[in-house]
Amino acid sequence: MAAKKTKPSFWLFKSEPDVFSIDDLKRDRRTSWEGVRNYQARNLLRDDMKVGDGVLFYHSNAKPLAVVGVAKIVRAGYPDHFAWEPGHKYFDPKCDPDDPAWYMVDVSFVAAFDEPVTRDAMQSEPSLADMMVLRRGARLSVQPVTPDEWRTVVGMGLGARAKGVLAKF
DNA sequence: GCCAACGTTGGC
DNA sequence: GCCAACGTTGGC
Repeated sequence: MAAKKTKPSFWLFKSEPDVFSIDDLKRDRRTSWEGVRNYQARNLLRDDMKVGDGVLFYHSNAKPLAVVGVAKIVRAGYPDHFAWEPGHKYFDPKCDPDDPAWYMVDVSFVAAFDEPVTRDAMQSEPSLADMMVLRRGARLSVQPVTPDEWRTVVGMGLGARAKGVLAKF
């Protein structure tokens, strides 16, 4: 008998589409998620995200504000080496390679929504009332999503295609 | 462009 | 260790 699969967790990653959009992820298929410089988010990246977890890809500072697709964690947390590359935009002079302060994960593309699930639509959906991204002042750039929220948003974004995508997790 | 909500910094 | 000042995020 195969080892029992541990249950996946689910996350929401914010990205400004001018910087890196779901289309960029679709093109690249896989990317590293470096540059997160917040300790709470760091702890999630370092301690809580595992291979196989699901990611809602959210466009922030955009029109429309929306979850635009789904990605998957394909490498768990590892040190964000850009923090100790002088000249890199994510260089952090206080960072010691022997005691890494910042972490990153790798994600791969799973699906783009045909119709983005807009912030407005999520705000109108009662079952998403507690979703962190909808809360005022929720600035965390990577944040946890409950399994129910995950299923709801993926269902809203993919319709008939949702079942097949949900089955990947 | 505005500004509320945070997180960080640094003087004391 | 407090807290004011400052910088950033990100919705509106």
